[in-house]
Amino acid sequence: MDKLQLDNQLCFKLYALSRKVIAVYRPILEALDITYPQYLVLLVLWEVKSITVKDLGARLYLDSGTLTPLLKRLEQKGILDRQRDMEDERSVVITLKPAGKDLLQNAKKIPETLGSCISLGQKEYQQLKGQLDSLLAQLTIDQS
Amino acid sequence: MDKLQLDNQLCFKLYALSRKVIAVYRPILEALDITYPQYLVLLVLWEVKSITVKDLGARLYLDSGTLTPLLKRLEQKGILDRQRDMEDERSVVITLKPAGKDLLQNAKKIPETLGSCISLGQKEYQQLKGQLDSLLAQLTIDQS
DNA sequence: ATTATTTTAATTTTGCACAATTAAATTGTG
DNA sequence: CACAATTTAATTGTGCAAAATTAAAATAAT
Repeated sequence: MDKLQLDNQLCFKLYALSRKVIAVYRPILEALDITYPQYLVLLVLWEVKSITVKDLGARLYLDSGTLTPLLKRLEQKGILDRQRDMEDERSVVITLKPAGKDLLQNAKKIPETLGSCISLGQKEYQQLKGQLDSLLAQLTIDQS
Repeated sequence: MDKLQLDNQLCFKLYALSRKVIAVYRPILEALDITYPQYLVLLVLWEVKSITVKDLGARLYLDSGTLTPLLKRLEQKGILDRQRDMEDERSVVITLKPAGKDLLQNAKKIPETLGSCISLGQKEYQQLKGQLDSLLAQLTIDQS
C-alpha cells in the first residue's frame, strides 16, 4: 500500500468529513444566524452561563486568536457580554444574555434534524465516538 | 442523554480531532515549508503530474476560492505551473515543476513519522477508515 | 518590598474555507 | 448562424485557525 496516496490518508478523510458535516450544519444554523464555531461556543454557554475565554478555549480546543473576534461578533449581536474579571483583570469573562438564552429553544431540534441527514446506526455511532475520543485524548496529553 | 451537550456531539469531536491531527503534521511539514492543504495538493500532483483546478477541487473537496490563492502561493515558490488549457480556455491546468517533484523524496518518510506520533492498531485503523469513508460517501452523493 | 517570572487576552499576520458575484468561453437550441 | 444557457475559474467579502508578538497584571523569589 502506498501510504502517500490520497485515498490511504486517514487524516485527509478526517479533514474532509469534518468539513462535510459542518456543511450539513450550515443551512440549519443559518436559521439562527450563527456559524458552526459560534454554535459550539453557545453549546458551552447554555451549560455554564458564564466562563472565561481561557476556559472556553480549553473546552473547544481553540485559542484566543480565534475566540476573541468570534466572541466580539456574538457580543455585537447582543447574544453575550464580554467583561474583565474584577478579581483577575487579565481574564475576560463571557456571560450569556437573554437573547442568547432564547436561542436554546430554536436549537433544541438541531440534533434530531442532523440525525435525519446522517444515517448512522446506534452501534456504529458509539463505536466511532469512542475511537474519536480515544485519539483526541491521545493527542491532548501534553497541554494541561 | 442530552444531545445538546458538547461531549455528546460527534461532529465536534470530528472537528477537534481533525485540527489536532493537522497540528501534528504542522512541524513535520514546516521542514518542507508547506502547509497541510498544500501537502494535500502535492499528494495529488505526485500521483498525476498534471490536473485542472476543477478536478483537483473534486478530489480534495475544495473549491476554486480556496485553491486559487493556495496554488498561486505554490506557483510563487516554483513548485508548480498554472496555465490555461489550450483546448478549453475556461480551465486552468496545474503542472508539477522539478522543485515540486523533488519534494516527494523529503515527503516519503512523513507517513511513518506520523504513525509514530499516533498509535493506532492496524484493526482500529482499518475500522476507522471504513467508517469515515462510508460517512464521506453518504454526504457526497448530491454533487457530481 | 523589589524584581523577575508567569499568566493572560489582545493584536497582528498569514493562510485557509466558502458563499456570492463576475467574466469569459463553450455548448446547446432553434 | 445567432443567441440563450451552461460551465468554469477568478474575484470579493466574511469568518475562522493558529503562530508570534505585545502589553498588562498577578504571582513568586529573594
